[in-house]
Amino acid sequence: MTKPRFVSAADVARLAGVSRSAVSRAYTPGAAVSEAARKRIHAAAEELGYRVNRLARTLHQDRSDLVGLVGGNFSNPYIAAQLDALSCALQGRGLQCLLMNTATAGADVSEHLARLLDYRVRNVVLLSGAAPDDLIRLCAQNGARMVLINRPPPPEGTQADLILADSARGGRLAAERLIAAGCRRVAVVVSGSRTTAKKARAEAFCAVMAARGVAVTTWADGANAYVTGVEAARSLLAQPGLDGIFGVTDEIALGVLNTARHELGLSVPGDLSVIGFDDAPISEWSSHGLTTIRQSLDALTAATLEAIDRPAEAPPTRFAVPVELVERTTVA
Amino acid sequence: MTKPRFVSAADVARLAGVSRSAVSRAYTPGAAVSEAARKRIHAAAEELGYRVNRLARTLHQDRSDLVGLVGGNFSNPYIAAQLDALSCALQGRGLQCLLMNTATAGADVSEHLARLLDYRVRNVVLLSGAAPDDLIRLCAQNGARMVLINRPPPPEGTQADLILADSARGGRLAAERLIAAGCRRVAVVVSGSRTTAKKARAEAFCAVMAARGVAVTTWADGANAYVTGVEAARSLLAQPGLDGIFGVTDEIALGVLNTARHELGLSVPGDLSVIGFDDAPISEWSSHGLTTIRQSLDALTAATLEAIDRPAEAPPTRFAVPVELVERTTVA
DNA sequence: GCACAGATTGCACAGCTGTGCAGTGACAGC
DNA sequence: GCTGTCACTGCACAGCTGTGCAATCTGTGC
Repeated sequence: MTKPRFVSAADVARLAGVSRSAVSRAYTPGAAVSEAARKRIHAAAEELGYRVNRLARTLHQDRSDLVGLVGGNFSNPYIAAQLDALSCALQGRGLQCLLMNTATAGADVSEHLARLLDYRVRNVVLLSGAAPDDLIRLCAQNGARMVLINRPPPPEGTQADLILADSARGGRLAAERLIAAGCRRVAVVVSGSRTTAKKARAEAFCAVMAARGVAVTTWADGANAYVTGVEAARSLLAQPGLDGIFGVTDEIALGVLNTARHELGLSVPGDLSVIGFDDAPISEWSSHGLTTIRQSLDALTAATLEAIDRPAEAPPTRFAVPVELVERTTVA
Repeated sequence: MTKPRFVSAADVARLAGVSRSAVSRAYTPGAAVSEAARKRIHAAAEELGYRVNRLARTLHQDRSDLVGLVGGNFSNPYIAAQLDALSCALQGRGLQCLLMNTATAGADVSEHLARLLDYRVRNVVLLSGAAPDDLIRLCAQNGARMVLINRPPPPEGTQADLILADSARGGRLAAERLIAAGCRRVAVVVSGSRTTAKKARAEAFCAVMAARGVAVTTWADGANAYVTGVEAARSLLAQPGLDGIFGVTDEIALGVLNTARHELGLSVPGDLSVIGFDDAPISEWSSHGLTTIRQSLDALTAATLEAIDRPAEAPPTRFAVPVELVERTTVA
């Protein structure tokens, strides 16, 4: 048996008895081919299992159909939902998703990110994780448009669309809700690797609390993950007094909530109110019922799509995604 | 401003004052280039932001670095964890992940899957969802190796590696555990879109129950998702009598568990025992503490990697992934 | 100074597609 | 029967890289 090879247009042309150009044209809408030839070519292609090589096509055109999706922890429930929604939407436009996990151990993240450009992606979408400056420069030099979701704005003058949920408003909403619940001693839990978006949530929260004369403890340590919430709860709730906790991420807030309820035996919202940020699908589950600040996934996805649809030479834009309070059962 | 273009090797060659071949060689390990030339080339590349075009490279070689990852619902916690682990592992080997979401609405799934071949992926890994026969044929014709994870074996003679968790053993373990807990009337919840793997889990479970003279109700309806578990619990537990439920997926089992506990006010494991299958990260959370059958993610990932590493002409193989019972707090 | 080995270098082609351009044939109009 | 039009068709090249092969250069031994 000969070693298997990808079927090329030349193979199809040979079988159909036409020139290779004809095959190419048969797959180009609006190109000049006779109906008879097109039929014969499609039949031959079907028989051989031919598919147009998009790599070669990309080589010839100057934009590819590839979009780079960059993220850190895909098992974070909100990121996973985002990935799910975004990949569906992109495919709906005929675009393909090249995944890049920045959590790959031991490797130079910057190098891995740059790898995306090796595939001539037309866009790079940053879902989570930091954007090294040299990556941004690389994208600009190669004409790949960047989309930053809830990331800090890049240095002056660089080409990147920003999609920003209203972190400040979200932080304020969370603070006001806790105050309305009667909380007098609260804490905010940020991860150690705090992105500007998360910092902004926490800062807005603290500002409101300060204005109302409520003392705030800030817990900023550990990865941006469930265990951080767990550890924060253990430490913060070691001695009594705290009556409200804001987790800057649903995942963190769920760690706090579960530890308070099931490990420390506290009643939520009786003894303690907990509020999160994101509105991940599992926050709604009856095992949690987490009150949280929703950043609409639909709006986020729509904005990303819009950013991607812009022509390469269009000036960078900033998209604002609204947030809203979702009342459930973890705040008094 | 001129429209941005990708930097090519010719641009670098011009700047460095060498031939284009030299640039190519400077990026090929072991190729003959003088140290001085290599340095000059790398400097020029750095200045321009050049990166080797892997699309063109793929064109020339006959294997690409692209692996197609196909899945249906990435927000399923186990699938998300799998995606996370697998993308890390693949990148660690210098491979890239092309994502394909089969849940894309309104489109022909088969067509979308075939799209993967347009990018000349060297492997197609099927994480979830069905594998249409024509996709398998297409892969074979184009020499792309397929890896099916917990999928039914393809028709005789087709080239595809199988990675199978021991579904039957898992189903038996679940049944025996429920029997040991003293359950006398049990149910198994399968989704409507039942894959063979999930069917096998359910069947093995039923077989053991039948042998022990325990009546089993089978609930097979709805998507493979959390809400299926919710609906199943509402329907199955409408009248009392049931004392054990096996969800063929953790996600389903969690739907059952939460509905029983928080909506129907049942005590688990007091009134009802619940057991799942997968061991997703969130099953361990103290809000759930789900007793389940673990299919080791590490083993799954390792087997996938091994399958991918095999040369294209190697005969297809079957990898068995062991399962084990993980005791937590939802079975008496 | 010369021959020779070894290290570099550049040319030219392969790999696969899209497309401008010229060429072929059919067919209508006279 | 001749000519102009029009729909196809195929050639040849561009787009970017890897690599065999021949050519060039460097240095060494005599």
